[in-house]
Amino acid sequence: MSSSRPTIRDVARQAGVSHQTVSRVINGREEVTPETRARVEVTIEALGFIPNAIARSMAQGQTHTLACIAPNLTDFTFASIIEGAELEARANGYFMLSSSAGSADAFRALVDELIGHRRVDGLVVINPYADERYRYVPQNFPLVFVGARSRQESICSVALDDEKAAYDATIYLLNLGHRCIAMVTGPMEEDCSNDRANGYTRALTQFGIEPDEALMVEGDWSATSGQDALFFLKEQGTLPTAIFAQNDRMALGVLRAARDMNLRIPEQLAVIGVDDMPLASYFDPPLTTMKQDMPRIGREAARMLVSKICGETQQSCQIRTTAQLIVRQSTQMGGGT
Amino acid sequence: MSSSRPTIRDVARQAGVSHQTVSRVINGREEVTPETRARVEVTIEALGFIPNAIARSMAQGQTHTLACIAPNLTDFTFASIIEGAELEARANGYFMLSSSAGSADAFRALVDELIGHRRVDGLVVINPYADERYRYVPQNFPLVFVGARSRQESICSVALDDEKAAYDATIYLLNLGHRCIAMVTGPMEEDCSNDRANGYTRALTQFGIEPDEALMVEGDWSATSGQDALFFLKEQGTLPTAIFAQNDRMALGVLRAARDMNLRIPEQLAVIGVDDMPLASYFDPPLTTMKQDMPRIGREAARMLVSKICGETQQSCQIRTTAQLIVRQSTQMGGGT
DNA sequence: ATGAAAGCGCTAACAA
DNA sequence: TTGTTAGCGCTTTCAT
Repeated sequence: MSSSRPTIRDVARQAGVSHQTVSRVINGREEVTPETRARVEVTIEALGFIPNAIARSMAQGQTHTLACIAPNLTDFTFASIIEGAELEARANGYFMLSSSAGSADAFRALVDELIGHRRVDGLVVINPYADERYRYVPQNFPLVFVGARSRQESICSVALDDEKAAYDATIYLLNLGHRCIAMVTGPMEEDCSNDRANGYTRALTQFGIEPDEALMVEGDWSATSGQDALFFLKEQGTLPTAIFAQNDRMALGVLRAARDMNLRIPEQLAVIGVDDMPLASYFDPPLTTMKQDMPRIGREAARMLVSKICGETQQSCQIRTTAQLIVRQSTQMGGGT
Repeated sequence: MSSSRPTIRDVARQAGVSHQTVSRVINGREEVTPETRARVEVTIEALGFIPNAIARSMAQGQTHTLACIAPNLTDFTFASIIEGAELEARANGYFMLSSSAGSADAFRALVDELIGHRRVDGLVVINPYADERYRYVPQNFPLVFVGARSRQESICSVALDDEKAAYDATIYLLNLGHRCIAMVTGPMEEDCSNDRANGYTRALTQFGIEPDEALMVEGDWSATSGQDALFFLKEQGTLPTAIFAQNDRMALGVLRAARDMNLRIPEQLAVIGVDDMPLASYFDPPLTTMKQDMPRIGREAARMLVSKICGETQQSCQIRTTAQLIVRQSTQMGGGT
């Protein structure tokens, strides 16, 4: 059939060698005479032969594909991690299937499909503790958690050092002279929120300040919840001089609420967030924040996963990245833009 | 080998039928006796058999996988489209490989890899005219362009009706009483920017206003370029009473510049954007915009691609979606939030 | 309705 | 170094 694409055997016939030799050539094996190799390569070129990845997967029992599952694909933190992971995967010869699973059930169905049918060699799970999804994680399968430190020793993970990021943010506010610092947290069932709360508390304590429950308000990561938090503090009569919001979106909500109550920022209220989301420098005023390196987290995760698949990696390892303070005008008049 | 996973033959042996019958059962063929089917199903359940997708792909010559390539995965417009496409693909029995290609060269390499090695059955290209990448698109292969109408009749596409969105935005400003309306465009080498410029011009003309070159400033979609545009208009001495920014990021830059020059919005300057990006309602003031339904665009693209693969679709079709006006306070004092 | 035989395109294991 | 023989796990074709 000259109509369909040439196979390894077509090349072999044309080059006057066995198909196995062709296989050796396309796999870059050393045990092929330079002359033979050259002849085969010329034929490959002439016929326009390109190996079929599926057939290769079939024979090797490896798909050279990874999957990355996140609660959604649009949140920029997830998207940045995915982009980093995808590039790293590709650099290592793997493709990446990125899927969103909005619920634990969707997650479970997806994992069953992916792993059960052997479509992928490894799995990256972003925000495994977003809900009960971590319970449905495959056993004895190459796996890496991202965005939350793993609660199980045996599962690899890559995540921000939340405690330290919060500690650094709070110390920064303390050094600025603030002594009444409130915090807007994420949902307290997430470890991440707790870790950040702990960092905040540790910093205060270190400065001899008793952490005050009245200054800690639970949010849900949304801008609206940040807005609500500041109104709540005001009504409660505990307006602080500074606020540590556990993410930038909530910090943005705080900025909005402050505007609504005519509080001048940073003079009357200093605000710091976490993430350094896109356009944070375009908020009014530009937002001081603890920047996370999401693409790097994604890259580390992909690299770790690949090395697990190749059997190079030890049982387990937990990577923690550090956030970097970006000073802008929401905390200091002369701050950067 | 009882250690590895059961195959179709293991099930066949156990159920006392041929492996072909098992194949028929798992493919839901009708030509199997209810009793036989039941027996096979019980065995499948008992053995925990799950068909291997790779082997199936191998035999059928179909991967049941699509690819989606965008300039990056983090821009929320791309991410939203991808999310929509991915969900729709999955609902149709396909998985989706999402990849970023930052340049035309990277794009070409990626396409060669994906199509050459037969890893996917179809391709979605987001923003094909971002650079020269559209030149490297595969021929005779299921393909859909997204985010820009196709310049070639033969290639399917799904995109916003840019001309109409811009027309509607401008008419809205005109109806508000504005007569001096500036526009910040995207890069003029993109069709999308041109289409939007045409819509703007058509609206003005309809109101008997001569479009003025001095009121049209070319940007690059970034907030910074929007900021620069307003400063440019001011220096040029052509400050308008309203601005139509071709996307929300540039509109945000305009808001920032207006703040810097102490222009009150919307009283002294009304601003409208396109997209309705996340948190647009949290800008200062909340941004009026022409909302695009990205997830829907993604879904339509995936659906179209699947039907092309299945051979159900005619030669070519171009879908155009419409934007929806979202009124907020950047154009009207009493506007929504 | 069911089964037997023959691949899909490649790699792995062994032989020469 | 090269070739031969078997699969990988499934579908397809053709008998029965």
